[in-house]
Amino acid sequence: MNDLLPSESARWQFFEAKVRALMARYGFDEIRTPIVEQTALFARSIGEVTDIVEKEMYTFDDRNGDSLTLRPEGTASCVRAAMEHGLLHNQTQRLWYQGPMFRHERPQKGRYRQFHQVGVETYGFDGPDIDAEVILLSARLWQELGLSEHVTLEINSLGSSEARAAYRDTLVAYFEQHRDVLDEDSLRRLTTNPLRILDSKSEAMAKMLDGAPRLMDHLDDASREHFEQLKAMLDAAGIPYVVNPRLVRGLDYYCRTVFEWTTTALGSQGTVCAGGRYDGLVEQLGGKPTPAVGFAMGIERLILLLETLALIPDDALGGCDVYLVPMDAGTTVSALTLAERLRGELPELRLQLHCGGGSFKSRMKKADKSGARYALLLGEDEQQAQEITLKFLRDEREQERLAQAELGATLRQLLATR
RNA sequence: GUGGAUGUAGCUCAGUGGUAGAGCCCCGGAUUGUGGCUCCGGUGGUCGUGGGUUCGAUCCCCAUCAUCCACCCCA
Repeated sequence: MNDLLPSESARWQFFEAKVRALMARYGFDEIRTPIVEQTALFARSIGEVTDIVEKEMYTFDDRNGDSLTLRPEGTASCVRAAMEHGLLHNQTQRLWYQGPMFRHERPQKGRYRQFHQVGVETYGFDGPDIDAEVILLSARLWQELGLSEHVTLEINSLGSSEARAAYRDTLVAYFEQHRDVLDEDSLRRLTTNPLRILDSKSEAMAKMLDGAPRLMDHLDDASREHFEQLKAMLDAAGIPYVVNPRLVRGLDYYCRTVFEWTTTALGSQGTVCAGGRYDGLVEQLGGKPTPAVGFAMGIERLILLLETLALIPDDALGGCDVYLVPMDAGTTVSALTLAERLRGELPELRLQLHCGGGSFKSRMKKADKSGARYALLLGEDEQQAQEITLKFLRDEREQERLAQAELGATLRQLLATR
């Protein structure tokens, strides 16, 4: 688990602000659910035999003996909340969420036990238009962040839940026949995620895999048509993609459209955003059949990517505009009241008042370190004359003495021209 | 869950079986009221934690925790 220190949190705020604005532009409303839920919710939705449920959940008994779990992902909670509060009753929803998720895995770069996701979930839309809509939303986010050139969209269709289940059975039967060829990983996946065996890089298994039944041949007609329409929409929108028949999501509830945005800039943690349809999940959790599509992106990975590519502008990284220095103890009080007056007058001004004493030299050092563009110096002379010294810390420009009464107007002008 | 590496000052890292070092940062001074550059001085360490071996362990051994990298999995 990681602490997020001030230098980092500025980057997060930059990212979060982009996301928040984008969601509003696409008509998505935020939902906030608890980070802890009944364990059964995740077991039933994600799948009993997935890695997440089998060995990665933070699960504990509460005082009543109920089994609770820190959420490993956001979709299940979102469905639960939407059902519980009637949001799915004869209506559609476009929701987004943001927050911490928990999985007990071995941490490494881009993978943490507490990590954060931004997710989008939609309910009640059956057609490929909403699939395209959420993919376009994510594509626009990359564009806004300057990431478009660094991520690739992969898409696939798993078919309807029924078709997918039937294909899975066919595939398992095929693999059972070739059990002697399967390596250790694949034998394990036979029960956990047989579709993923197709993705194996093992050369020994390559020939056997070539002969395996293909998912595309087992798609139901409706899913095939849905997928074709989605591709046409992405084409029309000018979004490049790669159809990856081996793209299989690890969570059981996915069906039909699945997609993934990946990057090669983050080592082995290349997936930066992933999602798809989960039309059967609401019903599975006790609601009425409701089509659904969503995705989640990993904030840590995206910020890591932004940092790696130096895509976070300096002026997004906090700091202040003005550093106000009382030159000695005798001017502290009037500096304090002056600071308050300016903050009241100029709400957009980021002004830091020097606190904590120290020599004048160290006060100036701190003014410099603060990143402020301007320093205001208040000494005995200035105080007596009701004036202030304005020093330009970043420009080749002589410092000026001006009346305190004019200060608000002067600073307003400086902020506007910056 | 598997394999490997690393834990020494706030940070980046040297180092030795015998009382612990550098650079950066921070503080003070050179410069009575002017930051950045330079020079001088100073503060700062349960040597990850717990055991063991030893007269003596930061160093050797064992365990444990954390982090990093890869596998696996995934965001």
